[in-house]
Amino acid sequence: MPRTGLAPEELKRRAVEVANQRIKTVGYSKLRVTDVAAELGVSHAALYAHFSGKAEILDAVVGHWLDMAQEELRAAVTGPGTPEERLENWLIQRLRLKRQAALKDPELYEAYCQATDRLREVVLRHKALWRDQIAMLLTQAIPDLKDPAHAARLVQSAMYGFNHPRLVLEYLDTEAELIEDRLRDVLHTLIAGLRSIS
Amino acid sequence: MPRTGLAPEELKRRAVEVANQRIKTVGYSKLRVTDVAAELGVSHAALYAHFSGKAEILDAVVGHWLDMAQEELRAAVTGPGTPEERLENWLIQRLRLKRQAALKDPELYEAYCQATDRLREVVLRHKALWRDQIAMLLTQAIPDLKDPAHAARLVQSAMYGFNHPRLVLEYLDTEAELIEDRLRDVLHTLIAGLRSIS
DNA sequence: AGGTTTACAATTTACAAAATCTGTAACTTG
DNA sequence: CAAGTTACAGATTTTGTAAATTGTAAACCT
Repeated sequence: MPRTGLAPEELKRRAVEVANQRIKTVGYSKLRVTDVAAELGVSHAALYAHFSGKAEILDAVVGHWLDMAQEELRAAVTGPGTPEERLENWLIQRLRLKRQAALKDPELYEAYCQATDRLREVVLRHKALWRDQIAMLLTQAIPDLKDPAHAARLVQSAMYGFNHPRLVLEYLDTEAELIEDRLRDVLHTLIAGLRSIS
Repeated sequence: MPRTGLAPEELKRRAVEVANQRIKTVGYSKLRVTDVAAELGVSHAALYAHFSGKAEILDAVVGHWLDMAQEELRAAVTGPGTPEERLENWLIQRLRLKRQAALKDPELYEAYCQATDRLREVVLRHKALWRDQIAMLLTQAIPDLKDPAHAARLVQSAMYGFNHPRLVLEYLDTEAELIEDRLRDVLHTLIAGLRSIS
C-alpha cells in the first residue's frame, strides 16, 4: 500500500511533470532530486525506487518531450499533399519544433542537447524512429528507390547541419525563413539526385 | 625605433608563433598574454600596441592555422582528375585536415572551435573563401549550372553536418572511412540532383 | 613620434572551507 | 511485503577570499 496514496506509475508521471516544470523555471543545471521529491511531498530516497538515479529522471523528461514532438510530427506524415511535399513538411516541422522549444524553454532545450551529447538511449531511439519515418516518406516519393534505409540515412546526414540540436541553437537568431529555404533546397536537390540515380 | 630590435611585423609574427606553441603545450584556456610577452622578452603591455587584446591574438593564431589549411587544399583544386573527383577530393581533404588537427593538437583545435562559435571575422572570411572554391569546382563539374554561388551554398549547407568543427569533434571516435563514405554519398547525390535540374 | 615600460584599476581565476546533494542501506509502517 | 523514511558516506556545489591576469594611461627612451 503506497503511503502517498499514489500508484507507482502515477508517482513516476508526476515526478517527470515536476522535474519538467522545475527545469523550465530554475534551469537544467540547478535541478536537484531533493527538490523534486520535496515538491511531491516524499523523501528524495523514495524516488530511487522508481528511477535508477538523476540521469534517468532527466532521460524521462527528455523522452516525454520527444514523445510530444513525435506526436506532432505524425500529422505531417499522414497529412495531405504529395509524398515529397509531406517529407518537406515533416522536416520543416521538425526544425520548427526544435527552434520553438529552444526559444520558449531554453533550459529544457539544454537538457535535450546534453542528452544528445551523451548519446542517451532515449535520444538514439527517437533518432531511429525519425529515420524510419524519412525512409517511409522517401519510398512514397520515389517509387523505384533502391535502398530506402540507405537513402534515409543519406538524407539525415545532409540534414544534420539543420537539425543537430547545437546547430539549431547556433542559428537561433537567423531568420527562420532563410534556413527553411536552404533546407528545402538541399532536400529537393537530394530527391532529384535520388530519382535520377534510381 | 623599436627597442626590441624587431620590426613591428616581425614581432607580430613571432607573437603568433609563440602563442601557437603555448596553446599546443599548456592549452587554450591557460594561455596568458603575460606569458607570451615574457617569452618574447617584452612586457605584456607592449603587445597591446600590435593587438587590440587577447582575442585578437587568438584570432591571429586561428587565422594562421586556416591559412595553412587553405594552402594544403589548394593542391586538391588544381590536382588531377575530373572536376567532380577534385571536388570530392577537396571536401574529403578538408574533413581530414580538421580531424587530424583535432587529434594532434586538441587544444589548438579547441581555439578554432571557439573562434567559430563566436563567429570571429577570421573564420567567416575563410568560410567565404571555401565557398568560392566549391563554387569554382561545381562550375567545372556541371558546365550548365545556373547559379554557382547558390549551388555552392547549397552544398555547403548539406556538408555542414560533416564539417562543423564541433560535430567533427563529436565524430572523432567514429571510423573515418564510414564518415567519408557518407560524405561522398551526399555529395554525389547532390551533384546528380544539380545536373538533373540544370 | 613610435615603441616601450612602469604603475594601477578592473576582472578573472584559483583555492579551500562550508554547505548541499546524491545514492545506498538499514529500518519502519500500513 | 511493497512503499516509504531516516541516517549516512562520498561526491558536488557554493561561497568567500587571495592571487593572478587583463587592459589602460601616463611616463620614458632613442
